[in-house]
Amino acid sequence: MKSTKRQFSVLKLQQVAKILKTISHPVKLEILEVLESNEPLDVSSICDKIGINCEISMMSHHLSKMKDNGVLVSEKKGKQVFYKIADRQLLSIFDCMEGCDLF
Amino acid sequence: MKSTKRQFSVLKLQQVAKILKTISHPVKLEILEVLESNEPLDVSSICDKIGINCEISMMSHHLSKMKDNGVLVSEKKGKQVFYKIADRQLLSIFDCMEGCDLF
DNA sequence: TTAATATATGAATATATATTAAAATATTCA
DNA sequence: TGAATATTTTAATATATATTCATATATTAA
Repeated sequence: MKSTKRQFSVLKLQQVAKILKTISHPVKLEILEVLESNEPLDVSSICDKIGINCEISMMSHHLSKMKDNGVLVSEKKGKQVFYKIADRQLLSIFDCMEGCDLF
Repeated sequence: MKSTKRQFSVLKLQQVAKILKTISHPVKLEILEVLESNEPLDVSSICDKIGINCEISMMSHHLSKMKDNGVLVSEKKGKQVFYKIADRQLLSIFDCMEGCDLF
């Protein structure tokens, strides 16, 4: 039996596209990966754990965008700002990509 | 028991980011959705089935990019070019997005 | 109040992407 | 061969994104 046809509305497709676009960047994916096993985490710590040379300002830009677009949430504690993943269900996208033969 | 930590290499993260970036657009997602239940399909038919006003030239641009980046494959038959999804496992990304509360 | 720390913001630049229109190519058919 | 059709390519433009640097803000501690 064939699975029933998907029917995302145009609005839904726009929303999905926006979320995917928001994370379609190596650093942003790595932020998710780091947070997956360490959240919540402050900006400097995220920067330290990222596997590339990381400027705090660049990290802040990435985090802001991910927060603005609903992928992350943050909470301020003293001088630090702690970020975590808004909906960990999003992480299943990694499983999805692991299963793909596109690489 | 905690699931073991993910460890994508920087290269893998770049590859995943590239695939995600390639489909992070409402029209491109809709192309996948249309092909999911109708592949292989020629360019004009895809254009017809897309829920927006679609210029054939725009569609060709989208399809070329998706093909160049490994998301679609194509086969020429006479005057027409038929496209299909390179790895249908990628479609599970829709399930993943359906399950998210980010919208 | 001042200094130190953590983070955010804004501006400048470079690069990538999307859209449209016009022209080019390839295939089939009369 | 020449017209009709399907698709691609190129160029032009507009818009979005990433990166870096300099500066600003907020919090804490001396």
